[in-house]
Amino acid sequence: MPDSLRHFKADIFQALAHPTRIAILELLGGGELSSSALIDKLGIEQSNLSQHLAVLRAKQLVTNRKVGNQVFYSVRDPLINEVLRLMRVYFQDRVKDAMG
Amino acid sequence: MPDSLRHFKADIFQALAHPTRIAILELLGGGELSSSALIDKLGIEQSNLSQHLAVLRAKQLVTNRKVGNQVFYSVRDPLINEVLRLMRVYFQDRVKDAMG
DNA sequence: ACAATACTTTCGTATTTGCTAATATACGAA
DNA sequence: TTCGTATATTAGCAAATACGAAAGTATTGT
Repeated sequence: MPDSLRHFKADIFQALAHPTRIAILELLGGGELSSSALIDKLGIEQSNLSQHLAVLRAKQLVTNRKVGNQVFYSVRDPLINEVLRLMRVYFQDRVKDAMG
Repeated sequence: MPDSLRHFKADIFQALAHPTRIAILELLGGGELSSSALIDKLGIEQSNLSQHLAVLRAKQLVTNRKVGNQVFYSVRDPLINEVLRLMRVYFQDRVKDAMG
């Protein structure tokens, strides 16, 4: 396994390593949404959302499409949602373990 | 999806978000290894490895077992290796895309 | 042209992370 | 108990991240 690939993976995980960005990707899992729709659902500052979207864009996890003066975001590769789904299963495993 | 769950996921992703820690988990995917074996394979400073292992321990991604004065590490839940495998597929998808 | 709306980027700052070097702890051998 | 090996922790510092506030860029409506 080349180091460059590990760097690539680490960068993706880094992009996923924030509750707000996870929330964004999960919301987009249901279909594309505009920035303003995301703001409404997440209840965070607009510039904050925009910064998180910039991180996701930089790592190519989302694509965006401009319509009028709105920007619609969507998840680029559904595999990312699969990763999030696996993580949910992982969480359930942990909870079960913790309960004995 | 409660915010606490997203925090939990984000913490796990944060732990995965480093090339060295990914390398550790991949190596441990083949079975348990001692710290010194990991140092040999990774070629990094001892204290550096120990710090990365501390991160993985803190997030419960690995378990350790002491034998004499050596410590053997292993991956706690194989689901983590599944996540890494998915990420490899994701990488292949990206490469294909980039090549058109 | 001007104002309003929808975003994005930049700035200042506080917090977190990662590394090396140094120190500490645990264990086995002599 | 003293020595050497294996591992963990701490300290100090540079770099990265995250947030709100402020400034910037498009685009639509009047």
